[in-house]
Amino acid sequence: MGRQPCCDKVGLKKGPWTCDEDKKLINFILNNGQCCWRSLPKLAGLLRCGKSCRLRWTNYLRPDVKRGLLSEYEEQMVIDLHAKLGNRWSKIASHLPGRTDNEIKNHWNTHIKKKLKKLGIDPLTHKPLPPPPPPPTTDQPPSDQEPALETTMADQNIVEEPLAKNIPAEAGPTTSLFESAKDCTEVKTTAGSTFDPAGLVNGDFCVDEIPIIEPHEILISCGGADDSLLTPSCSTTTTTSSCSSDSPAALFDDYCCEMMIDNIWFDEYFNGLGLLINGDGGQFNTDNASFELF
DNA sequence: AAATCCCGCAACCGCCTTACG
DNA sequence: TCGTAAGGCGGTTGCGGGATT
Repeated sequence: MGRQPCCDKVGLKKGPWTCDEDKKLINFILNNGQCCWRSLPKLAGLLRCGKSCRLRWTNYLRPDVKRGLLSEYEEQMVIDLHAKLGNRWSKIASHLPGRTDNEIKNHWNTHIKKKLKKLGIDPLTHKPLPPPPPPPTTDQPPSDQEPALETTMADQNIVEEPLAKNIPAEAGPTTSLFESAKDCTEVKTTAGSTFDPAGLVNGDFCVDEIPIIEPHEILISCGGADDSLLTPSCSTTTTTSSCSSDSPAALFDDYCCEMMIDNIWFDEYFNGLGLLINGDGGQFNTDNASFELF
């Protein structure tokens, strides 16, 4: 007797999500929390598999998801963590606030792999690639590019040193790293302390040691420079109000006017977020484009 | 201008792990 | 302790859009 499918697949919709579906899903989660994913689609009025809903929420709709290209700093962190952890994307993602495993995995496959190869580093082993043979006319067979897989995890510690030499100056694993960390989603606490992601790179942090942020301590920052940060995938825009400014608050408004149907829905979204997390409300601070729970 | 190729990313699939009765 | 259900994870696929011919 085989395993039961995660859901009854007959009549279920697949493929890209529509704005309407997104709205239904968000509405439901904000009102009811992340209950059983299996029954969620039915309750939310969605013709989707529970898994699909979970994925859509965690990879895209979750309000703390940071979007847009990874910064130099984040990229370097991914490389370092990959050298230590291998393809454990979720573990890697847990070190990068606001980034999802799927996003990191995609970024690795599309960008970082190429970059490393350009730098002469094998993305699999993080060891230097053998120099290419002199005649450039013949194509290098892939098997030649991949050094033997005899590398062990223990070996990878040795690799980390030469790897660090390829870190761009602005992303060095010391103070400059921390400087560029400003591009990342900031996780602040009400006590005024700022979570220092640089510590992760220095190797003095493990996954289990990531500080647990109490719901009342969460500040969602919309990082100013990266305007792709909040770009929704929804192809159907529902409003056309004047969007476009450089301030984080305006960016956030852009996001809302594009994705969220209207301002009422926007308010409900974040008030509901408070409910979702701690049964309380919250407030969007337009000064610094952050959402504070209360 | 049209056709084709290539790339990036969202979403799916299937296996593994965990929780629970 | 075992069996089952649900969630989580990593690999893969396929579509859309931009680049190239």
